Amino acid sequence: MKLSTKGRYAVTAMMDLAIHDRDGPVTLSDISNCQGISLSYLEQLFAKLRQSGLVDGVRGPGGGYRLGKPPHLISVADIIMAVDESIDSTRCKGNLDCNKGERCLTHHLWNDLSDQLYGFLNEITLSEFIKNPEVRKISQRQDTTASRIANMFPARSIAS
Amino acid sequence: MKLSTKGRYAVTAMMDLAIHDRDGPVTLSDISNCQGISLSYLEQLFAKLRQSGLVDGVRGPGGGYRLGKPPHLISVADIIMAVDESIDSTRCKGNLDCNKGERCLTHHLWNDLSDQLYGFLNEITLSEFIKNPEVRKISQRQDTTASRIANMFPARSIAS
DNA sequence: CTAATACTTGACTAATTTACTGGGTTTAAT
DNA sequence: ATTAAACCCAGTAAATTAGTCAAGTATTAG
Repeated sequence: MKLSTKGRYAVTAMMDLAIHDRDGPVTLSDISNCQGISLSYLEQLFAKLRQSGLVDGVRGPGGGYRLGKPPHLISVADIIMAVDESIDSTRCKGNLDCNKGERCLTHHLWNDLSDQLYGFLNEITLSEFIKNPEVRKISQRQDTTASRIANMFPARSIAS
Repeated sequence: MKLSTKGRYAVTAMMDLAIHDRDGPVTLSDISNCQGISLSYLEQLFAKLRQSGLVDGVRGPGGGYRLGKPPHLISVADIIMAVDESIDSTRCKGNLDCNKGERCLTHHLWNDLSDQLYGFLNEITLSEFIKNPEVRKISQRQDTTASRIANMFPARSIAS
């Protein structure tokens, strides 16, 4: 999981698409004007979004981009993963001894944390940005942040 | 809120410190060996962590770094903010018209999302990585992910 | 059919950030 | 004194981000 301006551009652009989807395809120049980033850079980003099936390109006059799936199937995590190269999680991959292996547990802790972060962003979909009734539905889920954090730390994991 | 390898290095290093804090100061060369990154780069990161009061340096032989505050007061968000330069959230800051202003709401949506992400990471402190009983305490909080998401979308905000 | 529109592709470059190198100086324990 | 560590700093290599340019291809209004 990585998060940079690149990912932000992609997410806001997808929000834009989601909101204006029913008005027909959205052109990159519209988004370019709004977001204040160059058309060609957007083209690069949308090439990746298209490869991931998150958007469909519509060619010809009056064309542009549309969502590639229903908005409730597109999560913020999906978008970020599509454009941001993922982080190389660990360098010392078992080959270094790290104080008799005791210390490498920090890598696992990080991975758990990273998974939780992914889970958090994966729960938020574009549909949340269009229709409000949806939000209420999510509100009723049992899944709390706290229970997720608790899940990160099974009794065994940390000795000292 | 930005998230890169730099932030990950800092977080894992701080996890290490938190876990070994009672054993006395931890040297950067130990961490360097474990994380597999250069000593001098760690020095750069720790200079920032020190400026933010997250760690204290102990000089001389047998020295190293210790936590600058009790672990329950150091959140993952604190650590990331200390080392990662924050993201410039919006370029088109009110000066561009963006389709009669209608479209700029995506920026606000992003900011809300970003705030939620910060809130999520700010809830997780280093103490979670040391003692497990703490986790249970957090589990009892009322604050759910869902309620936070719901909070992002007040009834007024999205028209179409 | 023609022409305008708009996406597609790729190569190239500038700017920024990330990561590292290597030189030093202080400090304090032994 | 010696040594092991933090601290400081200037430079720089590598990677990523952001942007530019140019030559396409597909689509459709007219």
